[in-house]
Amino acid sequence: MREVAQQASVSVATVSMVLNDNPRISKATQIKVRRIIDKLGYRPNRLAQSLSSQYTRVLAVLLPPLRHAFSDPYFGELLSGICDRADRLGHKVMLESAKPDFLRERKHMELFERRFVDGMFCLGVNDRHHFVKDFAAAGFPMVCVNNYFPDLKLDYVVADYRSGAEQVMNVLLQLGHKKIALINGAPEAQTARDVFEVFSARMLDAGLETGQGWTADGRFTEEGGAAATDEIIQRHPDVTAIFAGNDKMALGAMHRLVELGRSVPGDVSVVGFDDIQQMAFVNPSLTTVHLPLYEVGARACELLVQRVRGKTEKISERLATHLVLRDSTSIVSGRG
Amino acid sequence: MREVAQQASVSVATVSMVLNDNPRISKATQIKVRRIIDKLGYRPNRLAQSLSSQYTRVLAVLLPPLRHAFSDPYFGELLSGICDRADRLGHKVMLESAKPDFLRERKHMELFERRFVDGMFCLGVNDRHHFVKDFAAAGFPMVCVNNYFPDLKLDYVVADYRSGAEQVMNVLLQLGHKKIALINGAPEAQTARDVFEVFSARMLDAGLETGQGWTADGRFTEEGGAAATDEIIQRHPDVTAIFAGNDKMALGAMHRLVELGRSVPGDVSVVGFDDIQQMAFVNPSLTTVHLPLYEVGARACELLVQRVRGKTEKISERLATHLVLRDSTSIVSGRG
DNA sequence: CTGAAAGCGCTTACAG
DNA sequence: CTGAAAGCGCTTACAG
Repeated sequence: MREVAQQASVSVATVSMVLNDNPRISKATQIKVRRIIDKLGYRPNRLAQSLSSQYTRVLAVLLPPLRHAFSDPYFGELLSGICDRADRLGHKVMLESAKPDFLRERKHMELFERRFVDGMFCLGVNDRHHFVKDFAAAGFPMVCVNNYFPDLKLDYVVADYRSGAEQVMNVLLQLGHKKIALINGAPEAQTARDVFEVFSARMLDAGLETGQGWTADGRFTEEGGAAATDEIIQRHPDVTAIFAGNDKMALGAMHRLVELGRSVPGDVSVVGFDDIQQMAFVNPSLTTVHLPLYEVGARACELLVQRVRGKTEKISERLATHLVLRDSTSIVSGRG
Repeated sequence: MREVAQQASVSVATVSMVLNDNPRISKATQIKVRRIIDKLGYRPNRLAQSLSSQYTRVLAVLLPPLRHAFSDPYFGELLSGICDRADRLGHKVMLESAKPDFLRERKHMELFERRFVDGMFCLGVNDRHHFVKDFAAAGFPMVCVNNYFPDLKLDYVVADYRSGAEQVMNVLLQLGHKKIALINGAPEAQTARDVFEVFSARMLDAGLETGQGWTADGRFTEEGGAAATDEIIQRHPDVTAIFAGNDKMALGAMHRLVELGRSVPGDVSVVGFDDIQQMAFVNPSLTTVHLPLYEVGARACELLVQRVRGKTEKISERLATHLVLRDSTSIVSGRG
């Protein structure tokens, strides 16, 4: 920078202002200085910039410490939306995993205190993650991505799970199903509770049997979905439809059903939730609820950047979902 | 830091040395200063640290600009290994996408020049990505993850594709298959060429028909795998086994085969490559080659950190692979 | 419209 | 074993 200033016969302050498009600089010196910058191939040191300006222009993404979190298309789509938008807004994205040690050592706070980042996204958090309150308390910008806490004043962007669940129930009931089971994800997630509530309300409305044995926890994994299917089939061998809280559990359910000699959708219809890309290519292709995960991530990024820039009102948004009808659902079979 | 120094009645230089475990500091002052640090909850500003020390302790991961790169389990596993190891080695990980604009504006170089990062991982690069040479030329630490360039002096860590392909050919030939087709990924990737070469050599050895029509490019995607399957079936309706260069193409192939009324593995056996987690849960579960992607990522991270710390020899490693036999392969059927 | 100077919060020779 | 001082490379009031 000193060299640029020297060659352009201006001060370093002027070079800095040119770099930051400060309107106080005249057109002429703008051009003169820029020419020297290009000639010398000068690149401002962003450590020095951040140290002076108090902005790092870096955002952290906190992922849950699951074995396959990084290779989970669900998180991947959210991440993809976040990264694309961050790039467009001139921000970098840093990855963090919320391991027990990480939280115990308060590293999520250190990220701010030590000036690694300006803001943070929390993915896959739920009621058990008490650390989310720390951000609000310390006043650090944070937005929850695709989950929310009705009782806390936190920024969030979510897909509309309730409406998605309504659509699933609509189609299953229209297809004539009366023996419907729910494989739900972790009940500590508000969105999972939303799905459960809609399911229960609609079953009650329709005068159908529900309660014990008609719901099983699938822990959001393929293995969990398979195990939950075992439970359900044991309690209710006459089940004709299974509604899974995410696509991975739906995949596990379909796999187990076939192993148990039941055809999908011939004997049992299966519906998922998320619409991760591969589900169009499994056999049979999966009927599911499309969540605009990429958009949720992108929107969350916009809100976080606003927060970082000083916006103070609480921000929250709920994005629309829609059903994708494929081959894993059909009209209820004769024996159903 | 000044306040810590004041309260501990030492200089800021001493506080700095305590923080960096400088052996020149006596045990007594170590303890005294640490106590004050804890008491005040002091956290060093890492921007200032990096500005002075010339180390950012940040590594960048460059992903290919594919629509679903972030939600692709293949990249996810690599990323997972990288992040876990980076964390253990005290480094942060930053995400970048190699979009055309990104490269045109030489942002991959800017990341170093502007001191965003100390080193970089390149994932999903191939012969068409001429930018990889820039790192070597500029002397910036970079390691290629799970691909390599025999003609360039670049650091890399890869899975052993040749050995994996050998194992696939062994099992298919042992099962009696004689009409075997290959759906290969992009031929601009050296690893894809490795697979192709092993396939061709083994077919030749076995005196089996190969060449035109027995190989199709599946572009590493589900859609590509489905399209390649169409081509193959059209040219060779009597095919009894399809070897796909990755699991996504294998999934696309299985899906299309079923649509075409062929049973897997009854009529056609299918083998994948990668062993991404979901493939154990599709119907039928997929026989595939397990690549130690997590370990490849982790190892690449270790090598990159060594490079950053000044190691100068060229570093490269090849990690073992093994076949995972599941339900998508069987002994050749009567008509085969 | 531009410059000189202080400051951001550290680390690192150099003295002692 | 410890301190005073220079330096890392920027930005930002403050003068003019």
